[in-house]
Amino acid sequence: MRTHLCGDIRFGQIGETVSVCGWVGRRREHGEHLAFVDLRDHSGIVQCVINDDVDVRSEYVLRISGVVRERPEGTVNDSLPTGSIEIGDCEVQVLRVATPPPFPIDARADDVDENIRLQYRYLDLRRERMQKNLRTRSKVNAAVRSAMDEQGFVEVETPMLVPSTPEGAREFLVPSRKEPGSFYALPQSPQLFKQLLMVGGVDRYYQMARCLRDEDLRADRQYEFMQLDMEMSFVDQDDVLEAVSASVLAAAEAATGERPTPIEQITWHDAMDRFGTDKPDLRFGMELVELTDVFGDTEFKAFSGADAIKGIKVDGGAADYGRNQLDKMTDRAKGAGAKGLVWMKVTDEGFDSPVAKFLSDVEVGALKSAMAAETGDLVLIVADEWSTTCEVLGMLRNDIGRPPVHEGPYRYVWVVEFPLFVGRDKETGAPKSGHHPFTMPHPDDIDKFDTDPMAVRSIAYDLVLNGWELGSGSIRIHEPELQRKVFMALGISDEEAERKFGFFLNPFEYGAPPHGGFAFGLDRLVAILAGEENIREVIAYPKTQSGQDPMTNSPIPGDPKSLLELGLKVLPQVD
RNA sequence: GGUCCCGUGGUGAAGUCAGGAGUUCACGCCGGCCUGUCAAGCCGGAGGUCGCGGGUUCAAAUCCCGUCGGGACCGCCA
Repeated sequence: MRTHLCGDIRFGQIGETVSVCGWVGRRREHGEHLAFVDLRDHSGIVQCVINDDVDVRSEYVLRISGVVRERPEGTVNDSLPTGSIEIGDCEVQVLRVATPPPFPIDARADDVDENIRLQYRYLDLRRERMQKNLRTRSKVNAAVRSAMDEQGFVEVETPMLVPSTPEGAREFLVPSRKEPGSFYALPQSPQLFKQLLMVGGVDRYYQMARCLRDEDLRADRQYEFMQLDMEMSFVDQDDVLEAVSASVLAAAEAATGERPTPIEQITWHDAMDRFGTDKPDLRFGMELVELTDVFGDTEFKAFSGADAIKGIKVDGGAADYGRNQLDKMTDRAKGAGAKGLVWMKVTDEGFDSPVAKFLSDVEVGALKSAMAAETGDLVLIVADEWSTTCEVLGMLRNDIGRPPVHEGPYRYVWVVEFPLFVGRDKETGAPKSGHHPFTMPHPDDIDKFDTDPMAVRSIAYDLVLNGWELGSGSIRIHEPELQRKVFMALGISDEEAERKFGFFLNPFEYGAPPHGGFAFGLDRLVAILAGEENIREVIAYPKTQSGQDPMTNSPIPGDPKSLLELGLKVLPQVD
């Protein structure tokens, strides 16, 4: 039907008779005998000069045959790749007339209500931005597959209908018709299947796995999302990081055309200490400064006796933040668990701050020098438990300094040595797993299990890109003794372990190799590489924050006949 | 479950704080003119349940209450 794509025609085709197909973008009519039509396909647009009187309107689908020619002097359009040529002597074939679209099929639709864009997603997808995003995603997928294949990984598909598991994210349930009252779950990840593949001798597994979690949606979260899921046998942490790095960097290069720098590493403790988060955005500084010693003997009640005192400095921020904003910042700090937030504006004399009068001259001097603060800077200080101090300042650091997603370099970082346990169960008081209960404890910390369980590190690691958590993984426990020890610390009895995880752990008895793995979110990676703040922009048919699809109107009420067949009865809504 | 922002012809916005006739701007759409435009230009026209419901008022897009929808965030996401 066509000989060329619209956006591909260049000077080299001058004189050739070509046929192109696409949609009518903008048209400029000058009466019956001259009209310019921008014909658009996924590759771009090309100007067609039409001298006949044909009725051609927005988004009509056309096949145009004509001769490529140089544009007359003075009519070249430098803003188009095809701007120095045009197609003349056009024969126009209308393949399909079209109703005017509800919004312009160009960059102006970026401002259109997202609900409308999703309702007419097929029109939204015609736009250059969405075409680019879909193609970036495709390239990333292809690069990841190829990188995994080159490293000897075997792509294995795991089931979508799986048993419900007690731990982790809320699952989507699928009723069984053959066994009314019984349900499958949709997988929140292929975790157990991939570990059993290791028992099965696959050695190196990967999958572009669709994962489903029935948790509330966010800019970086959808009910269904894609992970590069992988698992390796007979490896240590470095082997896994190397394999994942190769894949991620290949994907990044495929998407951006630039080879990223090698991925750096930071321990979880350092990440918290310096950036106040386990997913630090390394594109900007504003690191947390240790101030505990500065106020070691302070008379100021809010500081004295605090477990950890830290501060961040906003260069030249004194003038940018008024009382109102500082109050809001304080509220946010309190909302995040801090007892309060101390702000200090640096002046020539000292500090302008509600608490300045409580500080001695020595403290003021030491603070200034520790923060390297200069006149006009804003200093924010939190004094609290170490983790609260770090987390609150980390949040403020992001609020204040974090650049938009499309800005700055790509800063990949491995966060390693995550704690094995995070927080405690509200009811039982037992520690909770940071990653999952099958994560290998750090060998140097085994002796702390009884004395200081919360200090036990694990062989678990996250991959972070510009402040987004791309994914996480761990070396798994493959020995029963160690697994029992971890279950004990988690307050899980042998009976409970057998009941909850027996189907998963019993196969290990037949010879589980040492193994470990990783999974990273492809949607997030693609979004960042495409410069999008929101993963919905890199998903062809995403759902809204309330889990609806405005195009198909799903979810829809169950058909009574189907419900009957499945043995289901819908109860009235209870408030 | 919670906090905040948004909802006005097909699209985007202004009007809302401080109530006074569905008012305005841009794009799009329809018709006319136009042989070198490129967000073409000029002339004319059509198009609205101001998300929905209730309340206050002589009078509500505007104030109040509720509700629905969208978005950002917190909780949640082993």
